[in-house]
Formats: sequence, C-alpha cells, structure tokens
Amino acid sequence: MFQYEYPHPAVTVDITIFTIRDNQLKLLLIRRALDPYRGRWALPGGFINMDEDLESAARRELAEETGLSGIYLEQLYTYSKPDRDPRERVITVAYYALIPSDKLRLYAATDAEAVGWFGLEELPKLAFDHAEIVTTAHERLVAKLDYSTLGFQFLADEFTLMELQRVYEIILQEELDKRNFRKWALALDQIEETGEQRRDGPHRPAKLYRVKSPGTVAIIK
Amino acid sequence: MFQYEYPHPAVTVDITIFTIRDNQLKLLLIRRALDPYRGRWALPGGFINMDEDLESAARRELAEETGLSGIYLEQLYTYSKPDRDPRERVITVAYYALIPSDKLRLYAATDAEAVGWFGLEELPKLAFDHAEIVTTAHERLVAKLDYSTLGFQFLADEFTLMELQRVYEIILQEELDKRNFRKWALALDQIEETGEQRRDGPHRPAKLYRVKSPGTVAIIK
DNA sequence: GCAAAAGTGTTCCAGATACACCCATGT
DNA sequence: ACATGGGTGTATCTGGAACACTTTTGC
Repeated sequence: MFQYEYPHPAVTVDITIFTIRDNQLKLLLIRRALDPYRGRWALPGGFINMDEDLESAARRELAEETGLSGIYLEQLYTYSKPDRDPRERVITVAYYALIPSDKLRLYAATDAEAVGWFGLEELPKLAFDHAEIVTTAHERLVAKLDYSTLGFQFLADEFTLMELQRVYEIILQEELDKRNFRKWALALDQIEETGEQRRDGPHRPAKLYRVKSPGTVAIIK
Repeated sequence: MFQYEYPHPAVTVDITIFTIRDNQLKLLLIRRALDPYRGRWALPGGFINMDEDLESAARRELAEETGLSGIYLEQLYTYSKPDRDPRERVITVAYYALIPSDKLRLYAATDAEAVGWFGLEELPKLAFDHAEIVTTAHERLVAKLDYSTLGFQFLADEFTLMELQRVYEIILQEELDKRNFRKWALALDQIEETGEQRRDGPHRPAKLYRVKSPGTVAIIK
C-alpha cells in the first residue's frame, strides 16, 4: 500500500506503433484480456514504474510487444480527461514509434489475448480514448513527413529510392513523380549510395542507398 | 490520506508565459517561497486537482498568476526524470501561453514571494528542470511562428502592421523588410482593416487591423 | 526480343527576396 | 518647413511541379 497526503493520478504510457506492410500504413493493436474494455482492441501501453522516465517506460512496452529496441520513438501528447479510465484517474502520455518493415516480428504480451496489425482505414472500435490518440499520431506523422526525414525510419538499413518513394506515397496517400521525388531525396544530402545493387526480377537492378546518420531524424527546409 | 495498491507519481503543470514588452520577448517567473528551491525563480505551476484535466489546471494557474483568461495556451511536453523533484516523484506537463502586451497585469500568487518578467537573455538560475522547459518552449514558439499565425496572439484586438512586424522581428531576432512583410501578412487572409486609424505622434496615422477569427491560430503554407 | 522496373533533364510557374521613394501628420 | 514613422510596386531569384524516353535485366 502506498499513501499520499493528496490524491495522485495513475500515469500510463500508450504507444501508437506504425509500420508499412502490404503497401499500407498499419498500426499495432492488442486485444485486452482484462477489464475494463475486456476484448476490445487498444494501443499497447501500461503503467510506469517509479524509477523510470516516460520514454524508458515506452521503450519497455515497445520491447514487450514487439521484441524490438533501438526504434524511433517520440512523445506525442498527454491525455488527461478525468473520466478517461473508469477504474481511477489515469493520465496517459502517448508516444508514437516507427518500425522498419523488415524488423516486424510479434511477441504475445502477457496481458493481451491477441496482437495484430491494422490498416488505418480498417481500425476496430478502440478502448478508452485511443481512437483520438491514433488520429493525433497519424496527423503528426503526415505533418512531420514534410519537414523531416521521419519517413526514412520505415526502411531497412539499405533501400532503393523506389522503396523510399513508396513509403511517402503510402503515407501521403498520393502518387509522386519519380524524377521530382529522386531529385528532392538526393538534394536532402541525407542518404548516400552503398555501391551495391539489388537485382530483383526481370528488369534493371536498383542502386542501394543508406542514410548517412542512421537513427537521427533531421529537420529539413 | 489517499492509498493506492501501486505507487503513483504526483502530477503538476508548469507554464511558460510569454509576452512582448519593452521591445523584448519576456517570460513570467515567480520566486519560490517554499522549499525545495526556496528563493529561486521558477515557472508558475502547481499540482493538478483530481477533477480537472491538464489544460484546465494550466488555465487555473495562469489565472492565479496573471488574472487573465481566454489566453492562447498549448501543451508543450511532459517531463518525467525520476529525480527532477527532490520531494517525491513528480511528473510535470508543461504548457506555454502567449499574452497580448496590452493585457499585462500581475497578481501576487499565494505561494510566491515575487513575480517578474524576464527577458530570455537575462534569465536567473531556475528551479528544477525549468531551464530545459523554457528552452523547449522558446524553440517551439520560434518554429511555430513560421507556419502559423501564433504571432498574432501577442497583439491587442486592434493593431497596426508595424506592431505586427515588431512582434516578428523581436521573436525572430532579425530585421524584416517592411514591404515584403506587409505583402505576406495581408496575403495570409487572416486580418482585415477596421477602418479606424491610430494617430500617434508627428507622422502619418497608421491603419488599424483586426484578426478575422480571433482566438484561433491558423496553420499556414 | 519482350516485358518490367530503374534511371535520367528541361521547361514553367509561383512565391520569396531585394530594393527606394512619397505621404500624412505634429510641432 | 522639417522631422517622424506610415505606406506603396517592380524586377529578380529560387524551389516546386509537370512531363517522356532510354537502360538493364530475366525469361
């Protein structure tokens, strides 16, 4: 039992985990095994420990659900409506994470019956205020694609310019001109040729590129 | 006494309150009357109540310190280092607010010995991690000036284009071309002439403008 | 040799920048 | 009349958008 002179809220982190798969932007949901909202899909997340900061808590949850570390993770917004959790006062600090398509592997989490990737257009009804969090995360992702190199976080260490273009087309939901896109991507001065090529079917092989400073997201323009 | 099965952190809000005064971007600090950091300058803020959301708590604190309501206020970031407060685990959700120069009036707050406006270049040593919060708030302000009409929040209901230009020059710390600035400001389609003029010294009177949708911040470009 | 994706340049337009003089007023 | 800040237009530059054909490979 823990006692305080004044009431304290519980604090959780919830993470919107995006990836690109099957030519779609998808996010990871878990089906809740416990009340409240038992059986509903929800964002992965959980209560923070008293000796870790919020980002550590988010990385811990991320690792529990996906087995991955070293992933791009950014704080999104803090949600605090007094009745957003029926059990007690819970404030949640939302994060979003971007996972390279080649790293996907799912672990079953302890308090979840099931885990799944959902396209943004085919989301089930979500627990708590998680639908609102997802909307905000998606808006942030789209906005930040424009003025940062966030999009590179969806790619493997080595990638072709066409793969990069596909990432942008899928997230922005519009077709992009190949020549203009390549000119733009190279002018950023953030990627370089590896010297290798990928031969992949009955057509000319594609040059492979890598990001010059992996793990960092540059603000551009 | 309040009891929980698991430990809960305390949650506070802290507000970086900006205004423009004496041709400088200034922010409001209070001198702490109580330990910890007694006598140090700090951002206004305080513990949240269990029946209010974070923005309401921030507005309550803002009103206590400045007597003002209806002010532009935006959530900034949530700070959570486990040892950021020596008393107990305290997570703080930082907000920033922009006050029109004509509305300044200071109230003495209950738990503060003194209140004062400080230019960003002449800040005293701050309590807790408030220096970090101020840096982030300032960065956000400068960045958002560029792609929103945030700057208009520093002005009275009626203002001249020169006053608007001064706001931008002070925050961006650079001189702007008068003709280009006016062309840009009018092209935003966010302000309109009131029809009135302000005569103010031995020179031609200036036309007064008002924002078309007061209280809203538009994203531009 | 043909199908399939990779790669490559130029023209055009819009929005940003640079720049200097006349206007209305108070004293 | 003069000092003070308010107000105005044009030429140039730059970054984004539109647009079609050649290259390399596997079968």
